Amino acid sequence: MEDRAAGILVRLGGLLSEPARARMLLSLMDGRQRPATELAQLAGVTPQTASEHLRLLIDSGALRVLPQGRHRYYRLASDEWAETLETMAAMDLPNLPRPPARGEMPPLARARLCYKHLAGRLGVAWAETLQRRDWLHGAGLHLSLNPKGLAALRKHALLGADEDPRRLSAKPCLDWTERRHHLAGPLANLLTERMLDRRWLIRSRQARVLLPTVEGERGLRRLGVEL
Amino acid sequence: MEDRAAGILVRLGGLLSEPARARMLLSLMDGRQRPATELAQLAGVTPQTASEHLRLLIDSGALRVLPQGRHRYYRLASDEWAETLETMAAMDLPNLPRPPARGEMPPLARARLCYKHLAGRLGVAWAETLQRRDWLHGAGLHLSLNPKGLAALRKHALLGADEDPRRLSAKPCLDWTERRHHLAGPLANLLTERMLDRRWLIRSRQARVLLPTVEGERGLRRLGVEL
DNA sequence: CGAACGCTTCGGGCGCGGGCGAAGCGTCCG
DNA sequence: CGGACGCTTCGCCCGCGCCCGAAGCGTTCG
Repeated sequence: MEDRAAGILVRLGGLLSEPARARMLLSLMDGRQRPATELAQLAGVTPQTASEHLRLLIDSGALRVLPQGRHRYYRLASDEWAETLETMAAMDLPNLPRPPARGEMPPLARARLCYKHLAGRLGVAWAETLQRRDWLHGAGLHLSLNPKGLAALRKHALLGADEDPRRLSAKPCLDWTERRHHLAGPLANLLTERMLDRRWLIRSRQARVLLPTVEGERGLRRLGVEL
Repeated sequence: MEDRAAGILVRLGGLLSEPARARMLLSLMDGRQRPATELAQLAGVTPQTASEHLRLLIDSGALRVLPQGRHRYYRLASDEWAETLETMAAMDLPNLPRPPARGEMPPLARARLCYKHLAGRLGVAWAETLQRRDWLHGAGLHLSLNPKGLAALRKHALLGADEDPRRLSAKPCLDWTERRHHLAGPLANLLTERMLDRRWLIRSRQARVLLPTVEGERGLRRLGVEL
């Protein structure tokens, strides 16, 4: 039983202990899919080497692959992987390059995608707004939208009138840069998708990074999100 | 910025990718402290080798050491490490020895310590009871006891009249065996300590494992915990 | 005070795993 | 149909890190 736990830690650790693999996984944390060559370049290794790493990641269940013509597109396998990676990255180990990088906050820390949901300072602020305004049901672990929250989000057109996301669950996910929780799970994914659809947020060219539009800032402020 | 994240993943992964180190860390997940030789034997390596591993774990901030006479006692450095390890162990990787071990549930999965708080099936049931009976304040991420919960736990003598644990925070921690959340944080630590003090639970000889006493089962049932 | 003990440091052996060049395989395009 | 392209497989090299024997250091105890 504990042997099983040790086995998991060893295998999971082995995957991440290689810089090339860690970089590949992180670059896929925006939920996008990328061809093998791009991942190779991004990881700083030749395509042959990358191919080996990718095979290992597939075998371990971390990635899924979608062959399409002469390309093979790789993506993260699940929300679960994204959340575990975020949680691990939130550890603060001694003797690392720079603690928080004082001064101007890098875009990645402002707002980003954690797989399919919102993270970074904005993600944390968003989660705390939902909580503060008492729009969530279920103290603690299995969260969902209560009627009050449902009405509020519909009013601001983040949700359609026909859907009932009280059924969609959310759960806490430790934010890597803020070291506080934001929201993950189907509900968080849906709301993030809506914000992108409505162009409250747009994807930066830089992987994972999200940029709020003027309209988005206005909308979020109206919902009570403080930036 | 993302380099920093990659660095954390690589170093953290490197620590855990070695079976001896993973076993040492897991054996310390009960919050106890153990001398180097015991950890060596437990990890299946000689004392020299263990010493090297322990130095690395100290340097990485995972362990703290307490020299005492000719012994050096090692223990986990923080709650944060325990929670991250539990979260990682909750990943289900393909091709592992046995998925859940069907049939009789091993004691470790029934009730155990996750560092200083209650985990396992009982830990999850306990967390869900507090939630279901609406004894927690703060939907979601930063939890604490509300007046109702405070009164209930005082009535059952899990809390003294003089202390006000509304100030103590709790947060969700992913349970390795149940793959659902139990409660971590100062509040959870305090309540777990009380249960041990009052001999609702006793420590098994086996590391981490907790056993409910007859009195404990009665008390928990009175509080609404379903087993 | 000397021997046993607990633990660490040093030195050297060795295997595993990451690295790339070369080659192989399927796909797309002129 | 042939060549360019995207990717993987094969073969080999090489270095990092795990391992233990031997030795060193501080503590405890008779």
